[in-house]
Amino acid sequence: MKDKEKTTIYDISKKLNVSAATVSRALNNSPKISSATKDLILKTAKEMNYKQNRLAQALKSGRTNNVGVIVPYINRNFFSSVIRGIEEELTPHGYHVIICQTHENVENEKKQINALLDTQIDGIFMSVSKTTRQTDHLQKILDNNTPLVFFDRKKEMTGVSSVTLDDFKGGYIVTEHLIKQGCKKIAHFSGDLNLEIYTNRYEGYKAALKDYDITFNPDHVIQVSSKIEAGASAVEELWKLDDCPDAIFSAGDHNALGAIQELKRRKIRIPEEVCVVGFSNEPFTKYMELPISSVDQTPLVMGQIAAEVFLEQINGKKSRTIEKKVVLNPELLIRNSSDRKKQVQKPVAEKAKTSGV
Amino acid sequence: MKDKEKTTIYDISKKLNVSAATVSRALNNSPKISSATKDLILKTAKEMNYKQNRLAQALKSGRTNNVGVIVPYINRNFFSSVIRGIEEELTPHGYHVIICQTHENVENEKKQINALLDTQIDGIFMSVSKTTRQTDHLQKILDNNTPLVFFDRKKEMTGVSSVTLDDFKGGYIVTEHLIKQGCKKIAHFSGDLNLEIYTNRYEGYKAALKDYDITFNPDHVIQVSSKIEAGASAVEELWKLDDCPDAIFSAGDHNALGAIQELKRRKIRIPEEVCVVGFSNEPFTKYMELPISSVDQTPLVMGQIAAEVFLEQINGKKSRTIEKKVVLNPELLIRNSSDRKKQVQKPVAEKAKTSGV
DNA sequence: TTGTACGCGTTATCAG
DNA sequence: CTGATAACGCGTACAA
Repeated sequence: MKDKEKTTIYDISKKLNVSAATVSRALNNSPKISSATKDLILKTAKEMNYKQNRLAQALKSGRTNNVGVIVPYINRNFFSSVIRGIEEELTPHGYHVIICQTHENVENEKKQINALLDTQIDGIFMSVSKTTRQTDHLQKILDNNTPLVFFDRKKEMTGVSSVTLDDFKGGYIVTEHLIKQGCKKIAHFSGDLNLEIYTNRYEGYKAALKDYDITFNPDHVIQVSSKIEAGASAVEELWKLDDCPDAIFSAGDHNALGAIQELKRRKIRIPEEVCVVGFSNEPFTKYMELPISSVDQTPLVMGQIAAEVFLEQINGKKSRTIEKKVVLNPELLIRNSSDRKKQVQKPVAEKAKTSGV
Repeated sequence: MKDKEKTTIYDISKKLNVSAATVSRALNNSPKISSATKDLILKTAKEMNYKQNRLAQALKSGRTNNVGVIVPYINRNFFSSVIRGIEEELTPHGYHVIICQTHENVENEKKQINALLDTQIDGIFMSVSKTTRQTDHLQKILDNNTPLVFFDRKKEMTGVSSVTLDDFKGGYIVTEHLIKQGCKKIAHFSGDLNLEIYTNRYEGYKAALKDYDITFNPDHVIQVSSKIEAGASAVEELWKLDDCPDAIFSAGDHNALGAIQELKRRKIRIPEEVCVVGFSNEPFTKYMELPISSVDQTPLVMGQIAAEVFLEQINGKKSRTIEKKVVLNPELLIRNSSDRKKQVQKPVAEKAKTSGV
């Protein structure tokens, strides 16, 4: 049982008095081999419990069948779900997924990229960290001729495909929904504006206000970190103002939760006096006693599509510089925290649209 | 910039008129080389932008510096946190983490193991799936001379190390806590009893009852799936009984949540009439309006320690059959759902203890 | 201290 | 259809 010594194609070739090349051909389904010897070889290979040495193969072919995924943190529902999607899509194709975390630190990002390139992965999926501004280290990936696919958090780079959410639309539909609930003074909790996702949500918010002739009030926009406490403090700030908001659109669920906690403490009724909507559809939002409206980012689908884009890029005989931008549609899940009309909960969604370039 | 052709030690050797062996020695810090040539080689290596080919290296050494992690699902807070712990501990040592999911299906588990062994990983970390009963496929890992470390969900196998929670104690301290709240009819929602973790929690529960002279009532034990609805239905069942429970100890947080929802629907006051405690300390438990008491499993620490155990095993020159069992202590976090005395929230915890064998 | 030569396991090229 | 041989890039015993 314990065959410490692995059997190689040479072992098989010796036993059968054929050359190693013939064995290799049999194993690789080469057309230039008689089916008789082929069957024989395959049979004895199985008998001898032969396993291909993927390392030798990789050394020869230059392909490892490993891909890397770089995310800020793996134990966040959104990211782990995207990774799950990638894994499920790629495993059937023989790929393995190597994961790396950056802790939102661009220095770690550089290290992880170098480490991945060192180990010869066949591609990299990534969501950039908050502190990433320059793209030189990302360019290294391309210079190395390694396919790169951004998901969710991307940087503008020519020749790089990406799968993202239509965050502008996300911000727009949330704001529109709040307006239709009768809200006229809608505050916005924004995330780190270095990230496109947050500027886009912000822009969507402003666009909706404009479309519905509501004057934009800069005092009602606060940039917060993604902590619960940050949401609570933001409410404290806002309620010092002369005219308090009648709605809050937070770019993150944790802030929304913090805001709700603080509003409750102040005996402000939700959604009657103030409506609240978050973003990300974190699992907890629907478990709350007062379920929180939120925007679902379909992370599983995002991962699957990112994987598909990668596969297309790998298999395409065409130029490597093909660039595909897939934009997924956000789904607004209306729950009690913003539902003044007690509608039946239903997603405001559309099908995903893709736009090749 | 785009050097599609990677530079090898031969390129360096040619340029410097030395042998490739000398270059190799310089790069590997061999003692049998003059510091003059060594410095020269290192310098030009950097100039020529030389990168080691890890594949060739791996082929030669038989070590890939990749490890595999097999879990039921990656996008569950507990598992993704363990993986995060492993990743953070192993990255500084040059290892990469490859992740695989089984979807709680033993057939997938077999496939993933085979795939990992194929790619020559240096070790496997795993939490077995619910449907895993036989251990033949796990034995294959050992026969292949690959280190295996179980975490959380293990199987009894000689020669395999594991890092687990003291689930018996977890069950015990929860039950004891409920008794001290004045509860006398404590129900238990158990998980799949094929898994040790759930039988141990169950045993701990029974032991505490016994120690405090409370008669065990089998009608108060229900085996449920880990869904919210399952917790609600279990309450329905229990409240059909003549004597309803005055406490619920659920082996999972989602069931506990479902139970609470159903109890509220029935206008039963928590914790005054019924105390509820869950298990796992899922993030949502502390966000609820009525925060749910739960047992923390310190997943990050679990991952870190699993990684340490692996490193010890790899580096130990001693027998490979060393077997180390690390048992972590559970932390009961008392929150409002079971706190009749309004104590200040504090963990009932002790330091981790380890027991080598 | 340095160079030579070989092996890790596979695949691809070129003859036969 | 099959066999011999080189090559992928590196490390290392052995010889010099």
